[in-house]
Amino acid sequence: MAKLQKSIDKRNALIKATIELVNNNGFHATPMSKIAKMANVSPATIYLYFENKQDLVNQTYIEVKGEYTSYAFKTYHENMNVEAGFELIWKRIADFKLKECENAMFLAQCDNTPVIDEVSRLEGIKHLQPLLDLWARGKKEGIIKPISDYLLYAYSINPLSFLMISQSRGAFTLDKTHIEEAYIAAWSSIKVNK
Amino acid sequence: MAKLQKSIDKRNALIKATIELVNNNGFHATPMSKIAKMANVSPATIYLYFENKQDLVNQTYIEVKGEYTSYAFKTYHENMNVEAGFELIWKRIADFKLKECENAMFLAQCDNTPVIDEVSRLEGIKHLQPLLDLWARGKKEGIIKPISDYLLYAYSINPLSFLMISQSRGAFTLDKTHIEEAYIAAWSSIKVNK
DNA sequence: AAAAAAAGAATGAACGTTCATTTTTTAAGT
DNA sequence: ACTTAAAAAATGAACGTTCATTCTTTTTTT
Repeated sequence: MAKLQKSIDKRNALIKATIELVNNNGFHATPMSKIAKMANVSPATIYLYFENKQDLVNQTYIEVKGEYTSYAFKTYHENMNVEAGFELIWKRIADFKLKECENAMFLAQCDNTPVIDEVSRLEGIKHLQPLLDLWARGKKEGIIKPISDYLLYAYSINPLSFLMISQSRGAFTLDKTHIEEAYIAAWSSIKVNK
Repeated sequence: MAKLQKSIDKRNALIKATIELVNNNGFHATPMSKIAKMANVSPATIYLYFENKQDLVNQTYIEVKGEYTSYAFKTYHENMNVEAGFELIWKRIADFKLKECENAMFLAQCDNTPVIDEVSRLEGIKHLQPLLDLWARGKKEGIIKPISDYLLYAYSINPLSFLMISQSRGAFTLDKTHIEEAYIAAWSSIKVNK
């Protein structure tokens, strides 16, 4: 138990270091030696926990993506009505991107570049199912536009990534008001106009 | 003249190779030797045209960004009304992302990762001014929501990048219908609801 | 004392960049 | 037009460094 516990700590430290360094420098400009140093571990030790560098970043991605989606759907129930459910999920996602900025930035970088295995990417997408189900319900009820989920995602969810990246560059600040305005924009882009 | 012409050809070949290789592998996984090979040039020759690898990618970015914005605003005139002007610019941008997919993918990758100098990035943003001016006019006329340009961009323009990336992964196909639906979503997210 | 975990040093490959040399271009003199 | 020599452009090989990964030894745990 103690052994296992210690191992998990090291693993977590490695994943945390990977996120921070990849965020600041990108995957390929992040040497294993630096990851090891930041995690207070020998480079060789990394290979006790991960197969190689690619495996380290894949596993980090899957882990962070899991945290992201479980945070997003934590307070959602399938019996909520469509509009309320969407608002809830949307605001949880926005919350995550503000509070867990490091994690969210890491995901954004992985989702926009060819650093992640296609397999790991698909693994990460799976967990979005509740949102897709909600949209399906919304379409059936005539509340949400009958268009591709990719379009719905592109207009209602993805913009948050852009805003987060802009914020992290210091270009502008996402405050409460902006979040509210963003939500209205998101909803009005996917709802059916009566 | 002949000399200069030849030089420009080589430079163009290098920039083209950079775009293609960076698209497929990312900046740091693209060795200068491969760029040289693809451009049918010796590695050493690259350094006659560019200071170093960073300079090569910065200049490529600025060049492609220039092509992008000049395409976007080609048919736009400042005396158009706001809604028509926006639709025109939006559709030109969509067009560019479909037809000049390689170029657009390159920009998307640069805009979402820390591979580009901050200076070069700012240089690239400058050219978007006509769109910002149009939005300012739209806000004054009460046609466009009085919210931050970052929000307007995030909801009306940026989603196209996401859709393009999805398409390039083979996840889905952006056809004429999708483009029309996307335009409606874009416009409804930023227009003032009467 | 055996087994597991961790460490640091070592290894070999790959990379960005430069160097010494060759090839091509330019242009002046005949 | 032709020759030729200087200048410019281009090259392939080489250099020094960095990096991912492995090997051998040491430390810790059982």
